[in-house]
Amino acid sequence: MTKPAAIAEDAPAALHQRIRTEIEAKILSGEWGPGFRIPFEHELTEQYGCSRMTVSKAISALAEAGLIMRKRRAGSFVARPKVHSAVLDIPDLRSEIEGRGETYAFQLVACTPRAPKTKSAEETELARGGDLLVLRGVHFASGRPFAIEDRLISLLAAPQARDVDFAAQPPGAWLLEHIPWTEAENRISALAADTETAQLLAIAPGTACLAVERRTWRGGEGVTKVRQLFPGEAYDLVACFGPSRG
Amino acid sequence: MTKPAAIAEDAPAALHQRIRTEIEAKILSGEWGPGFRIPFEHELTEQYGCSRMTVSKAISALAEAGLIMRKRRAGSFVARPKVHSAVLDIPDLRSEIEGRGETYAFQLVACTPRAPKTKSAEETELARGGDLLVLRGVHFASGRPFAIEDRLISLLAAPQARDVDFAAQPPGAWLLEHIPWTEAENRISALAADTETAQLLAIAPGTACLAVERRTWRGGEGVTKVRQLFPGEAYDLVACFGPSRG
DNA sequence: TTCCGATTTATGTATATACATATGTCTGAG
DNA sequence: CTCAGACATATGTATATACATAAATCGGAA
Repeated sequence: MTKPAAIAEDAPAALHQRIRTEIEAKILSGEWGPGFRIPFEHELTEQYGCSRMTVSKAISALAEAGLIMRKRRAGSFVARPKVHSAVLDIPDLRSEIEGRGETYAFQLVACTPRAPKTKSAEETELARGGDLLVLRGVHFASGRPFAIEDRLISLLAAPQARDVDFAAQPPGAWLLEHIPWTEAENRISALAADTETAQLLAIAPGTACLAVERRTWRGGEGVTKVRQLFPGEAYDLVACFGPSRG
Repeated sequence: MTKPAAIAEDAPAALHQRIRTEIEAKILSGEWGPGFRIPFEHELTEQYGCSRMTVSKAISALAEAGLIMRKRRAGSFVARPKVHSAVLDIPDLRSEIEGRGETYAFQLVACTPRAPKTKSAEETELARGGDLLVLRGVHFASGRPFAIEDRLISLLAAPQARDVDFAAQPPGAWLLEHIPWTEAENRISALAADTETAQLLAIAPGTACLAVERRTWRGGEGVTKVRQLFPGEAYDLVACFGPSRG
């Protein structure tokens, strides 16, 4: 009873922070896609009834966070998601491999849409009532199998995926291009290759493999879940951390 | 010839950015250690001969980046390195394990100072003319071996380490407390356990293990290199990424 | 002594203002 | 038509100012 409760539910007290949050929400929800020119400072100034310094502070913060690109005279634009701004990216395997001077190839093993298995909480959560696209493929580096990829794509989040030829373009690259993620979780573990895996990767059964399981979201809604298996000695994941920005 | 060359070598044009950089340098070099109270805004205002808004902008940026904690009335302080602010941390294993409700123990296997092997470029680079402290230990969760740790510590970067009892306090935790890192590189791979490893971890030889190799620096100078081996199925590394801050 | 409240002080937010700078756009000369 | 240069405009930086807010500190009452 000391004070009236906050007017809005979760409104940050500071105006510049509220502005920042609202713009961020528009970007993360996809409403303002990559390349979209966000309103000019003077427009936001009018909209929020505040000074330019305040909206500038909000937008500048988003720019530092990498969500927005600012250009004098032109305006401020939603940034195209730069994969490399994310730490530990495994960008897509193509550029990874070609960066080493090897040739890259992807072979699609299976690709079928289906309903999520009701038993799998993970699948039903990802599908959110829609269907899933279930994929399996093998990545090759200079002709040698390099990784197995098993992937689920939410057709609710990415309906266009149904009509894409993933034999021509690996799903990871396509997704990055069309449904960039905003949140991701990587889970890394080691396990021994079973017979089927070993056969696809052309290694001995029981060989130690690195398993990378990654789930991504866009504005809180699940987009895809992928599990990549690398023959142990063939691959190192490297992640570097440093202060603020380079 | 259009204009006189920039006065300073790499001075950012903007004053607030120069201030930010200079403070950042003091922190990263260790000159201003964790907990140090940086000068008040009005002092910096005087020092740089600029307005409070300008120094405030610089300090606020560092605060957002997590390098600094600000407290009203008290001042601004160099933040204690929050392990969890770093992505993919493997914080220290103790808190990791105790967080799961298991009991933690560390057993020191070996701990000797010695000169770097001249053959190993990695060791000589880390030592930078000084000696290295070479450690091996095993981490236990609820009495079961959980990870092997092989570590090198630069005694030039951490001379106090020579006199620490690492049987009482695992080196990772001690280092975090006393010589926090500012840059880090993680290298993750999978490999099969050899006989010695298998024995220490109480697993079958050939079991798939997760190997995490991490090197850390403080203001560009090498501090430590550690390699941790986890029995494959027993451990998952998890890393989450999202926009700006949570 | 202990505890509560007033005071002091550093940061937090916001405004109005000014000028600098980069860059689209438009215009006119050739 | 092409290109150079003038112009308009959105962002970038910085100042001076004002008031809000949290918290350390000091002073006095119990």
